[in-house]
Amino acid sequence: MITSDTLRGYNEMFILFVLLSNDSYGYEISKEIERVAGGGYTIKETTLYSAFTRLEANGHVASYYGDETFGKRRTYYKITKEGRALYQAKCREWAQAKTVIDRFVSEEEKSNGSD
Amino acid sequence: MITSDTLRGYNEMFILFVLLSNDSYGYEISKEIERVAGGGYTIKETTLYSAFTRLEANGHVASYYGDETFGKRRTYYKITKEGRALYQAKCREWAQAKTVIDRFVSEEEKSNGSD
DNA sequence: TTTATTACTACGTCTGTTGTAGTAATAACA
DNA sequence: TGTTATTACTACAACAGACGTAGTAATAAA
Repeated sequence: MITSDTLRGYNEMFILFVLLSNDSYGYEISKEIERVAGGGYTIKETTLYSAFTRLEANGHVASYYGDETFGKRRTYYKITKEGRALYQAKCREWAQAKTVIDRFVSEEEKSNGSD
Repeated sequence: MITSDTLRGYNEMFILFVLLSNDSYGYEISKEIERVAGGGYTIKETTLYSAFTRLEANGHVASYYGDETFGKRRTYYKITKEGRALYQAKCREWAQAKTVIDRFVSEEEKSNGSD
């Protein structure tokens, strides 16, 4: 299982990716991230909510209340135009990072194909 | 240019990769990282030295003094057996992380091929 | 003895992640 | 009416790797 530190900075991209399809809330987003990751990664609750706070403070997502009738009301998040731009920027940064890091994988490790 | 935060945790892998070929010291290692990265990344001096401290404390590298005759003596680093194991582990973790993160790149972004 | 050069070293700050714990709102139950 | 269960957050402090600013150590040349 991959640690979050490996993926530091990518949790925001994960959340934004989920919100590209439709508005969603905490629990649902975390389950969707788990599904998309293929079970290879689970975002921690606190990591998730602190990311929401940050994303909203920076205008990358907007929130509104749902009208649930059981338990506390859910906070739904919607991706903004700025959020879409951030997502795209993160994707491009990722493509570059991948290229760079790949250069530091030795030929021997490449042939041991752990992919 | 990629930021270090994107690559957080991978500086150690970069250093270990350089040391796989031969023992080396601060300045030389940083230049080699820059070369391997294809100019796409430069490790900061403080990041480099704090990584050395950590790697040595954890037994992943061993150090010895060079016998320079100009300026302060260089500290050379040599990768240990444990360091090689860490390098391999990092490479495998990387392969997994790559797979996971790639799943969060939308089809649209993939076709905009920024690779 | 001063200056230049190389090679570190100290120290404090920042940011995303995370553990532990607690709160808010509603429903079901006794 | 009071307690418990459930869902959904929220507060707060700690950690670790990165990194900026500045300073020190050792040597040679002027």
